[in-house]
Amino acid sequence: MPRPATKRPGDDDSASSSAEQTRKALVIAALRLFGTVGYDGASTREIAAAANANLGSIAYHFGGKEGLRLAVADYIVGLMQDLAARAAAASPPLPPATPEAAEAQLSIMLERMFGFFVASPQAAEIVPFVLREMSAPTDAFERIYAGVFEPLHKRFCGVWEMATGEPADSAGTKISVFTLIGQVVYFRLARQAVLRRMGWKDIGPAEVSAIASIATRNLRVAIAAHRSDRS
Amino acid sequence: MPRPATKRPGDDDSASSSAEQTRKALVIAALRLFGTVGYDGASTREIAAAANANLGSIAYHFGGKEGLRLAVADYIVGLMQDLAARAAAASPPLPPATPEAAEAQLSIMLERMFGFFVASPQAAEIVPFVLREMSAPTDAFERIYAGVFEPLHKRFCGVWEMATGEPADSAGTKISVFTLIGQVVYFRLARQAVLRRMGWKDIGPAEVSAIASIATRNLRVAIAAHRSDRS
DNA sequence: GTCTATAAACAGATAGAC
DNA sequence: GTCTATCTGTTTATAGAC
Repeated sequence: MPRPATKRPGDDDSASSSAEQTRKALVIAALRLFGTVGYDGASTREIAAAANANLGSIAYHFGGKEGLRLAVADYIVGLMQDLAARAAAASPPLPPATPEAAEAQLSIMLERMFGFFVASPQAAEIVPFVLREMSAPTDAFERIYAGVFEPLHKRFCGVWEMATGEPADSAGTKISVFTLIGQVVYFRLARQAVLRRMGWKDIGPAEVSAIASIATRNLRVAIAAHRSDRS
Repeated sequence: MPRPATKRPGDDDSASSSAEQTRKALVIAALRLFGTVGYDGASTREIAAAANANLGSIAYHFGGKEGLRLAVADYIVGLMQDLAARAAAASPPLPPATPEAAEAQLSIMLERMFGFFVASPQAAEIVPFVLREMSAPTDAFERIYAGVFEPLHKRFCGVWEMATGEPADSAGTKISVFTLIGQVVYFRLARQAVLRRMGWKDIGPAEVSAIASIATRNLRVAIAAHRSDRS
């Protein structure tokens, strides 16, 4: 009997059954291939081979290729939520009290986003997958939007309000946060163009740092401008 | 005998031969389908049907599906160059003399980019196509990079230098321009998420105007910050 | 649960009539 | 140049042995 539906990613690394290992390997291999060559570009045979699993196991565990897509979406949601929880544990969990503290926290959040979305190899698979799902909204997109996108955006908006005084649910705040996130994601998506134009061989820590310092500077002056508008 | 390779888009609308019409219809249909469902997701049969053409005509005119991909890339390059030429004809062709004029021109360029990339239906096909080509650099990407991406980016960098005094070929300038372009492109790519989060039904002129006003304001303060750094 | 074999549909490319 | 028919390989899904 095929398994229900949802499964958290990093729960049982050691004591997992062989079936769970197979299942997880398939999801990870699928994410990698979906991210690089796209859903249609990846065949179930390639995925099974990359996961060192059998072709039939996809049908068994996920019902078919479409079920695998949903499992990948759930995997991404779990992954990002783990990441968010770890980030929350590292920095002050409660909303910062002063605008200055909020501004500093926004900078940190922005830098972390660059670190993950641009530098992390995982993001090279996740970001293209998510954005492809977005262009033709499927059930997979619904889950990612509700599980990752909206919470992240809302969190940014909340800190933005603390920093600028602009209400978190105002159109202006939401748009400002979109421009913030858009910058970051773009450096992942247009990576090839960036590399060539910058004359870089790779976007490593040094390059990310150069990018992030400019972005955080822009963020700082943008906050100042928004803040002065309301004083 | 199959045709050479390159063909400009809007050259001969009236006096074009039937063959040219077929060829153009195929390219346009292919762009639409490649943009929406991806290269692998679009079958040659679908493309031919959408173009009201025959399946065999793809092989005849382009040698195969891969040739059609290149033709689409060339079509995009021609389209964007036409657009750039028209924009250049409308505004002062020569570099602006004062920093203030340069700043104003940057704002106009940014607004035009929002108008095209976010509001234009054509961009809904072009942007996803280009970004997909970018993730696995093919010959199609080479042509688009050289024909569209680099010229556009260089032009922005040149005006940026006029506005801020920061050298056009400096890393900082290039990165700043990337953040500028990235914002714009993101609103196209993440359109579904933006719509839902904003509670919008569509991103029309009013919404684009709201977005652009925030982006240009951010641009203005960013320029001011860069400029003061150098004084 | 895992694996193999196979079915049924579909892909892109091609040959040849018109 | 256009169009039809067909070839060849590949796709996903499935049935059934182990």
